[in-house]
Parts: sequence; C-alpha cells; structure tokens
Amino acid sequence: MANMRFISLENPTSEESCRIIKEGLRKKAMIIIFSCCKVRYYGRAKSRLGPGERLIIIKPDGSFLIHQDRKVEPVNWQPPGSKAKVKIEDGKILVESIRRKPAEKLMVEMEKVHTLSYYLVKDVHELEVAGHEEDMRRLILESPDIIEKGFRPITREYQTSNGFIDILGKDENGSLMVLELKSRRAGVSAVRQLKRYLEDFKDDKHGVRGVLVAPSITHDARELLEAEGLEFKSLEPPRELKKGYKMTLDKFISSR
Amino acid sequence: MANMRFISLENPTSEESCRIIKEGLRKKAMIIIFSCCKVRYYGRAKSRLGPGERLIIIKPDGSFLIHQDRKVEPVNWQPPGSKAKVKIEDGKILVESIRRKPAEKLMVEMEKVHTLSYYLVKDVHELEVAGHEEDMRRLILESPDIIEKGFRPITREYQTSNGFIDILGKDENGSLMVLELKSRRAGVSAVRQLKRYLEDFKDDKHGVRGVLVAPSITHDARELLEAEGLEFKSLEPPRELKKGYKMTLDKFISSR
DNA sequence: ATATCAATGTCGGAG
DNA sequence: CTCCGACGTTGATAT
Repeated sequence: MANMRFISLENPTSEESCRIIKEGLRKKAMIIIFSCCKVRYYGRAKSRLGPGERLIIIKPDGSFLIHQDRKVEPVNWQPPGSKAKVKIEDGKILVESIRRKPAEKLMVEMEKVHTLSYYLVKDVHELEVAGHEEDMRRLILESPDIIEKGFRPITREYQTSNGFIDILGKDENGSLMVLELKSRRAGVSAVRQLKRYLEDFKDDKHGVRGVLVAPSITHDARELLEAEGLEFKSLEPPRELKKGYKMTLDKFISSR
Repeated sequence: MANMRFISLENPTSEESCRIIKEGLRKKAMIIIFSCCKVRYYGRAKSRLGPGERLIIIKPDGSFLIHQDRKVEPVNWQPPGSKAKVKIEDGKILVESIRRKPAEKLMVEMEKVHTLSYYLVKDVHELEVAGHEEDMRRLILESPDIIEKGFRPITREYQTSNGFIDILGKDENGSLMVLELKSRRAGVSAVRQLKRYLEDFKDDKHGVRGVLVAPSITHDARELLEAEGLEFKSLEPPRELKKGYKMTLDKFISSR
C-alpha cells in the first residue's frame, strides 16, 4: 500500500474524517468529500446555504469548491492560494478556507460525511484551445485580404481615449479602417464600442470606416450598425489546434 | 442496502465502470469519477487536453465538469441540459456529453478509473447572498440621502440610446443626476459607461451630473472621471442577509 | 428562444 | 502588486 496514490472512505466517523482531511492537506492532495453540510461565506459578498448534500473539493493549489447537484458554477468557493483548516466542534467537522487579500472566509459545517477521499494527482498537461478572439486577430494579420481585397493592417491594440482598438488598418483607397473583433455573435454593446473608438478619428480628412468582425450579429446590433454607417464582416474564429506541438517540444527536451 | 443513497467503487474494471455510470445516469444521480483521461471538445471553440488524472462530475441536470488539480474553473465542461452517454471502445471507457444548441460535444476517454461513485442527492436549499449591485440600488432608493442631502430618485433602469441607467434622480437644486452603480472597485470601463449615458442629456438646460457610486475607484478611473467632470461617491454594498426568511416561509407552509 | 447585464465572476497578461 | 479585458464566460431576467 506504500504506492497508494489515493485513499477512499465510506461513512467515516468525524474523527476519521478530520484525520484524513488533515493528511490530505499536508500531502497537498486533491480532497473530495461528499457530505451533508451547511455553508457560510463572508468577503466581497456574504452568503448562507442551509443544510443539504454537496460535493466539496479542496485542490492542492488551495482552490476550494462546493458543488450542488445542479449548474456548472460552484455554489460557494475560494480561489487558488487560499488556506484550508479542519477541526471538530460539537462532534461536527468544520472546514474553513481563508483568503488574505481580499479578506474572505468560507466555513463548511458537516453533519454527515458520506464519502471522503484524497488523491495525489499526476497531471502535467495544459489545455490547448482554439477559437478565441486572439486566433481571429492572428488570422487577419496573416491574411488581411480575408477582411477585403486590399486591406492592410497598420497596428494592433491601438490606444484611443475610449479604449484599445483591436486592429487599425487602411483599405485599398487609403481610408482608415477600425476593426472591432468578436469571437462570438456580436450584440449592440459591440457596435457601441466600435462607435466610441471612431470618435477619436471623426476629424480625419479621408473618412474612417468602422468594421465589426464577428461570426454573426444580433438583429438590434445590425440596425444600430447601419444607422451609424458602420459595416459588418462575417468571420468565424479559426479553430485550428497546433498539430503535435507538445510532441515536438518533448522530443526536443528529451534529446538534449 | 435497499436504502443506499450512494455507490462507491475503487479501481473498477472498464465493464463495471460502464455499467455503474449507465446506472447513475438512469437514476439521475450525481456521478463522480477520478480517472486518468484525455479530453476533446468541439463547439463554440475547440480544445484538446492530453492524458492526466482529473475529477469528472456529471450532475443530474446534465451539467458535466472536468476538474484538474488547480484553479476554480473546470478545464472542460458542458452546461445543464446536456446529454451524457457512455460506452466501451478498445477496452477504454468513452464518455460523451452533447448539447444541442449551440451544438457542442465533449469527449472523455478514460485510460484508468481510480474511483467511481454516484449519489442520489437530497438538497433543496438555495444560496442566499447579499452584497450585490441590486442591494446597493435598494439601499439608495430607500435612503436617497446616502448619496447626498436632498437627492431624490426619479426612476430606476431608465433607458438611453446607450443602455440602461441604474438610477436617475435630481439633486436639491433640481439638476438631473445619473447614477452608475458598481458593487466592486470601479475601473475605467465604469467611467466610460457613465460617460456614454450622459451623451443623451448633453443638451439639458440645467446641466446634468454623472455620479459613479462604488466602494472604491482605480487611479486611472479617477483621472478619467475628473477629466470628464464626473463625480465619485464611495458606497459599500450592504451585506445583510434576510433573517429567518426561510424559517417563516416553512412555518407558513406547514401551518396551512 | 433571444438579448441584455451582473458576478465573491475567474483568469491571464501587462505595467 | 494592481489594473484591464476576454471568456466555450455562467446564470438570471425581461422581451
């Protein structure tokens, strides 16, 4: 059993639970508890959750999650870097997690632990994702003609008094073009954002074109856009994952 | 054992795992799996996650979470309403979760299941929270003098061409006041938002005051605010939970 | 179903 | 450390 990478208990006593949770915290394990509990939180906001059965997760990095049987979001949580402590009070297990700045405290009082386990986790891989606004930006900078024939980018992240323009460029006639990128369906707020950027250029002699670039646009946004004399260019964010990147990197490292 | 509200297995075979997961899905249980797995996702974006040990949660409402040993957010997930299926392929367990609209698919391929359990969850309570923007709004509408002596709200959620104003009112001299509320430290984006709302009123004869109401403000936001002739009022969101609300409601229901 | 907006948003990157 | 903006944001509410 010396090799055991995890421990799992059913219906442990409070004393057993307390001991195992402490052990898990000391070993920087991922601790999983299914129990009937009450929860209180105080910090940026304040909350209270009456008794019920929930899943509690304490991660090696200090992240602390309490999940109900619905929704993707935890009902209560603490971020990475938080410090957890456990003790017994009136025969019940109390788990606290504290964050220093901002000062926040999460308190879990367990009536009954159904299962308790901890795991010494081996996981080195990071998620690889494609399809973000940044992927669109790269695509446009590499292949500007995707926007329209003759489009030439000048800068990315150009600062105006109303925030940063995603891409600034010129069309084939030399007129300035301000591109606002959205990786998802664009709403009126995206149009308003584009409109604000253009305020800095309203004295430009050649005239300036504002172009919203997104996979699609809502009805209201389209109306506002046209009323403001702006343009829409439909573009899907590229969803290409780099092929074999990690493999190559691994090879490089192991072959040195 | 007929009363058993949960099942928990250590190092189950693929066949056992598949059977138990199916059973859990059928019973609308909360399924918890700790396993070495690879993950792929395709939908609004696309992602790939190489092999590693992770915690997988399938909730009765269809929510599907994959948690690594760090961070609060799941590395991959599906929202409530998604449909999960499980099968064995090449001796490995494949779990898929599909969402119809937008079309999204999550695929988990498990190399080795360390623990597998499911729970028939009893949890009726909802979280009670205080400290939101809405709590600030209520406080101001109930006690307008908190903003300044003589302040009188006219409407909440007043619509402009640039979105909804949180609270519109008048000061003791009859000048219009536009309040923008933030329950957290306000940044430049909050000031820009307030600035936009005021555009609709720039022709007002009495002059209009724009007031950002938040517990604090960033340095840059303060500078922009002052340059634009706007004001800042420091106000903490009240963090008062209703006392004994549920108790009273329960009593009411049980006493009918 | 769609659109809008708050959130203990979380998270990453830049200054 | 703070600040700023993107996110497969999620979740709730109003239309």
